[in-house]
Amino acid sequence: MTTYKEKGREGRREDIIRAALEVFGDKGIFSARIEEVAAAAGIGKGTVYEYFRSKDELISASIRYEMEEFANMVKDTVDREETVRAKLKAMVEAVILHHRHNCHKMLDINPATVSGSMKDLKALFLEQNARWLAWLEEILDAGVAAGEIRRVNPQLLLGALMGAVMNLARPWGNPGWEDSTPAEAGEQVADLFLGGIGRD
Amino acid sequence: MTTYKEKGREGRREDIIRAALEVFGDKGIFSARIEEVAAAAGIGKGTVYEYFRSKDELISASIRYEMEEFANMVKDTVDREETVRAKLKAMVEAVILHHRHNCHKMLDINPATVSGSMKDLKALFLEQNARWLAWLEEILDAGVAAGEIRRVNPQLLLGALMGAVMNLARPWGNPGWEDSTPAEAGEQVADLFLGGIGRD
Amino acid sequence: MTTYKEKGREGRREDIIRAALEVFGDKGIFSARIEEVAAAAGIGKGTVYEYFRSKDELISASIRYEMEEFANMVKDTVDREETVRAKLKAMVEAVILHHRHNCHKMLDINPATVSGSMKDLKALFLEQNARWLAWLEEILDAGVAAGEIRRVNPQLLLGALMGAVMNLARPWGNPGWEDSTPAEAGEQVADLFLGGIGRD
Amino acid sequence: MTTYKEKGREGRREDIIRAALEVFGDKGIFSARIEEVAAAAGIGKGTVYEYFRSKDELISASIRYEMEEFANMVKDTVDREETVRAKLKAMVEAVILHHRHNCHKMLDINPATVSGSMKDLKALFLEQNARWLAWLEEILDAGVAAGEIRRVNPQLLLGALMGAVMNLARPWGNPGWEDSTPAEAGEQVADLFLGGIGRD
DNA sequence: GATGAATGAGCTTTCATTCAT
DNA sequence: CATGAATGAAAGCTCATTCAT
Repeated sequence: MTTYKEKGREGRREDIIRAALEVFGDKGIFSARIEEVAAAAGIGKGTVYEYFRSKDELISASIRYEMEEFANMVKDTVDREETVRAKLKAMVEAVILHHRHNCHKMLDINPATVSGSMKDLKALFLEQNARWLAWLEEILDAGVAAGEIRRVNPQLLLGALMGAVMNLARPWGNPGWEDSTPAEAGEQVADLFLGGIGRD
Repeated sequence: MTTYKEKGREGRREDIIRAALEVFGDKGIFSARIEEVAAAAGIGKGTVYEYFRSKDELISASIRYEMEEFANMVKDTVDREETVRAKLKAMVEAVILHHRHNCHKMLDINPATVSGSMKDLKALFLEQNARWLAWLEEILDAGVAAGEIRRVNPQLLLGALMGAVMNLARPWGNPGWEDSTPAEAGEQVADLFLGGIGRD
Repeated sequence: MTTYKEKGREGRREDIIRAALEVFGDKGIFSARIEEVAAAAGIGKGTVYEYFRSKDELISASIRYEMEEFANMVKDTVDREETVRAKLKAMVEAVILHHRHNCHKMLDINPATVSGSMKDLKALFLEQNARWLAWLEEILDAGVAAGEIRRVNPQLLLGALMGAVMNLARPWGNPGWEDSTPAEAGEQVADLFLGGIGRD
Repeated sequence: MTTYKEKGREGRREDIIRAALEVFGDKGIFSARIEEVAAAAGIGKGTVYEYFRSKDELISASIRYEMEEFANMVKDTVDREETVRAKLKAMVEAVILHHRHNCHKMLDINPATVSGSMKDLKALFLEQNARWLAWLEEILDAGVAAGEIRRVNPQLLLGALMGAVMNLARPWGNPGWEDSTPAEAGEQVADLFLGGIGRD
C-alpha cells in the first residue's frame, strides 16, 4: 500500500534499476556512465552507491531484474493459452513485442563479452535456464498427454526455441522478415516448430 | 583489401587479429587492453598501432575476420553433404565443434552492448546475413526440387536455425544437453527441424 | 563568463589558471604536464578536467587571463600620467616590472610555434590588438591636441612601441642594458620615441 | 665545386635543416614529427638520425641556421646603403620581405616556451645579440661621425629597433597596417625612429 | 540519507629513437 | 650508408568510487 513519495528503499532501488536498463540499453553497459544512470533516475551520482556497492553489482541486478520481468511476461502470456500451438504462437508474439518496445538489449548480453568484470553472470544464466526448463517440461508433458505433440528432449527444445525466437526478434537481425506483424511471425514459427520443414 | 597497412613480416596483421580474438574472447572486448593483445601476439604495444588505427578498428577487423572464418568453415562442411538432412546435421556438428574449440565468443557480440564505440557493426551484421541468406536459399531450392523438404521463408528459417544452433552450441547455455556428442546433437536438431514436434 | 564550470570553492578555476601560468612559464606549454599544473594548484589531476575540457582549453584560458591582467596593469599605470612623455615612461617601467616579477612568459607565445593544437590563438591576438589600438588612439589624440606630439599612424606606433618595449623587457634578451633600473629604462625609451635618433 | 648528387654529408645535412624549417614553420616545433621532416627532405626517417643526434639538436641547428641566414640577408641589404636613414629603410624592407616569404617563424621562438627541452637556446640568442650589436655600433659610429644622428645607447637601439621591426613584420600582428608595401613601411619606420613622435 | 566535487588508477594513443637488414 | 618496422616511455583524458558537507 505504498503511497506517492513513500516507496522507501526498495522502490528507490527499483527506480535506479529501471533507469539503468534504459541507459544500458542505449549506450551499452560499458559506455554507459554511472552519472548518466543517476541523471536518468533523477538522483545524484553518489546516491547510486547507497543502493549498489559497485557498477558491476548494478549491472548484475539490472540483468537479473530484466530476466525476471521478461520471464514473467512471457509465462503469463503463454499460460493463458491452451494448446501447444497457441502457446508457441503467443510466445513468439510476446517476445517480439517485448524486444520491439522494451530495453530488451540486456537479455542479449554475452558473458564472454562481459567476462572481464562479472564473474557471477554465468550462474545467473544457469539459474534462469533451470526455471525455464521446468516450465517448458510442464507444457511438453501436457501436450504429449493431449496427443498434440510427440516427446522431445526438453533442453534441446528450450535451447532451440529460445535461440530461434530471440534471434528472430532482434531488431537488427533479419531484414525483410522483421516487417511481419507479431501475429504473422507467431504463425510462421509455430508452423516451423510443429510441422518441421520436411515434406508433409 | 587491407584497411591500414600491410608492412613488415607477411601476415603480421593477421597474427594480431588472431591474438586479439584470443584475448577478446577471454576478457571481453572492453576489458581487454591493447597491451594484452600485443603481448599475446608477441609484439610491442606500439606495433599494434602500425597495423590498426585504433582499438575500435581492431575490434571491427577481428569480428569481420571471425565471421568470415566461421562462415567459410560452416559452408565448406555443409556443402560436402547431399541431402538437406545431412547438411543440417553437418552444420550443427560444425558449429558445435567450432564453438567448443575456437575463440567463438566474438560472434555473439551484440551491437547494442557495444554501441557506444562502434557504429558500423550493424552494417557488418547485415552484410553477413545477406551472404548466409543467399547460400541458404540455394540449399532450400535444391531440397524442394528433390522433394525432400517443403518451401519455407528463407529468412525465417535462417533466423530460427542460426539462433537455435548458436544458442545450443554455447558452452554455458544448456546444461545436461551439452554433454551430447556433436554427432548426436546434429541428429537431434535435424530431427527437430525436419520433423517438427507435432504428432507424427 | 566561464567557459566550462564554476563549481567547488569560489575561485578554484582561477587558482588553476594561476598555477598553469606558473608551470607553463617554467617548462613551456608543451613540456608542461597537466599533472604538474594540478600539483602546483594543490589538487588532483582529474580536478583540472572538471574545470577545463582539455589542455588546449586551459592554455587558451591562461593566455587570455594573462593578457587581460597585463593590459589592465599597464593601462592603469599609464592612465595615471598626464603627458605623453610621462605615459611612455610609465609604460616601460610597468612592462619591465611585470616581466621581471610575473609569469610573463605566456605573452611571448607565438601562434606559429603552437599552431599544431590551437586554432583560436590568432583570433585572441587580434582581439587584444584592437583593444590596445583603441586605447592608444585616445592617448595620441590627446597628445596631438595638447601640441605635445605630432600625428602618426596609430597601428604603426602600437606595433613599434609594443615590440620595442616587450623585446627590451625580456630578461634574456639585452645583456648590458637590462641592468638599468626601470626608471632609467623608461627615461631612455621615452627619449628615443619622442626625440628619435636624428640630429637634434 | 660541388656537382649534382655529389654534395656529400654537409649538403645532405643542410637539406634536412631546410626541410625542418619548412615543417617546423608550418606545424610548430612540437607538433612537427621527425617523420614529416624526413618526408619533406625526401629521405627516410632513420637517416635524420645519421646527421642529428636528436630532435632537440635538429631544432637547435635549424634555429641557428635560420638566424644566420636572416642576419646575413639583413646585413647584406643594409650594408649596401650609405645613410642611416637609407639603412633603416632597407632593414625594414628586408625583414618584412623575409617574414612574408620565408619560414620566418623560427625566429620568434621563445626560449621560455620551449625551455622544457632546449637548454642551450638562450646561449644562442646571446651570441647572436653580440654579433648584431657589434654591427649596429659600426653603423651608429659612422652615422654620428657623419653628423646624421646623435649618439644613443646601442643596446637600447638594437633592442627597440629589432623588437619594433620584427613585431611589425609579423603577418598576424598588425591588422590594417600590414597591407602597406615594404617600401612604405620602411619609410614610416625610418621617420619614426629618426624623427620620433615629438613635435617637430 | 543525499549529494557532487575531488580523486587517481588505468586506459588509449603518440612518436622519438633504435637497430636489423 | 640508408632505411623503416618495431618499440615503450610518456602524456592526455575518463570515470568508478569516495567522503565531507
